[in-house]
Amino acid sequence: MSNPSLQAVRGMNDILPDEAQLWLWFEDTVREWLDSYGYRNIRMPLVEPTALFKRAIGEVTDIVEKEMYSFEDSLNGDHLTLRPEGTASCVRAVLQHNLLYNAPQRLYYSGPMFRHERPQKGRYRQFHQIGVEAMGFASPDIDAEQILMCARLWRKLGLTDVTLQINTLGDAAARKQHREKLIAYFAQYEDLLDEDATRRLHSNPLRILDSKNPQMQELIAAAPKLMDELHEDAILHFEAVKSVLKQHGVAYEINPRLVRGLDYYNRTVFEWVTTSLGAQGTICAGGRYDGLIEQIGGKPSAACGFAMGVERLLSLLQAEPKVVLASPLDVYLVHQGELADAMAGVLAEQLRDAGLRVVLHCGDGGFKSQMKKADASGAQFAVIVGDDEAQTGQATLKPLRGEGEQARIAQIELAQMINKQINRAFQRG
RNA sequence: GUGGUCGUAGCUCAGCUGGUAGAGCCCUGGAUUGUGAUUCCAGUUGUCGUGGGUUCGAGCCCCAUCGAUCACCCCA
Repeated sequence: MSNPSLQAVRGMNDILPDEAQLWLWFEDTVREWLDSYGYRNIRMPLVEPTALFKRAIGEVTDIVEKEMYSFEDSLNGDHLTLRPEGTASCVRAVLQHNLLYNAPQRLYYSGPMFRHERPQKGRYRQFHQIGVEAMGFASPDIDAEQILMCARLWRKLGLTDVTLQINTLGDAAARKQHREKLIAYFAQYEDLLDEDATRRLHSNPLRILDSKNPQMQELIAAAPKLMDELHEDAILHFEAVKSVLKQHGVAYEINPRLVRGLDYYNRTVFEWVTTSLGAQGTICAGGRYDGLIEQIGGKPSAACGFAMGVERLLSLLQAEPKVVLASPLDVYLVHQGELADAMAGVLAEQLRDAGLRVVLHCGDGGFKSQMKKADASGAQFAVIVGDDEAQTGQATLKPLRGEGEQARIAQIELAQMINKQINRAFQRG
């Protein structure tokens, strides 16, 4: 590090070309998958009014209380925040432009999110999510569709160590009632609570149920159950989601303690979890947020969505060496000699006109070192133009992968010949 | 935000109870001055994360700081 003071901000990473190749492949795969379900792309700004997140995510959540990159615009005093998640922005955009005026919307977005957390594997201050939102849909078929489409993506990506957990949070009224009962219950046994539980009692009592402290288990087991507060229609909704999952053979585990850390969720919540990423095992999570649209100022409208953590998914992918990325290059053009040098640039353009991906050797270097670079480039072929070829309008075509001899070919036939051989290699698989 | 471990060449790492640094890979050149991936030969590469302190002397010990990593917390 030549200048240690000019480093990337902590928790914000450079994605270098070798890794970016995997990102591109992943993004292509995801786009195809979203297309196949009719979800359409939407792009929102990275910066939003701070009030948006306070209202959507909840004032007393960890995200809003201590993880947001918030600042005052020094030019006009606006209170702004780098988005910590995408749903709030997406809802804001949909309302601002009246997209729900006469049709529900299936939308997706992707990009960086920002949370000021202590970085560790699978948790960064700038991280990337792919968010999928269905707005204006009230019935349980859309919840099920979103879970099913996740399952398809995992198959497409070749991921195996991923399991589904689901739960229902009921409606806002039921949640509120449950929360109050929970606080009353735990408050009754205040002297039995450990430090964590005491701290959470009024801030996030649901989280007490997650405690791993063995001494708390008895108390937790007897705590009021959310299920007892649920209205019949919420139960039916959940049953409907489960029955579609069964119909499609998607295995799930009901986790009554599955609680999303954002206030806007209600009814169905789900989480896809892996055991191979240590503590950051959640690679995808979401659920229904029927109240949010109204809360942000729209007409009441039901919705359901989820988000995937791109970094987490990619580190899962890297753990399984199944992904073989195609060579990004067809031709490395080697040339030497005054006439050949002048000719090579023209030839490279001709090859590109024919749809080939070509790197023209630039700078010095003998044939030997140019050939080394050709090999290292990953190109399928080296095209060599020296004085001999230049004088006869020819070029030498040399396959760099697999079998095949080099041959001299007229330059005008070169592109066609290469395309033919690439197609043949492709057909062989 | 709390705690544990760790920072040595571009990468992966070695470096003994303190005596001013090494290997492999990579890269460059050569082994018939027009041919890569194998082999052989030669060569380059470092403010030992940063800043202080202890010492005759610090990569090694102490403090601080930055960063990485693991866990807690939280979450994608």
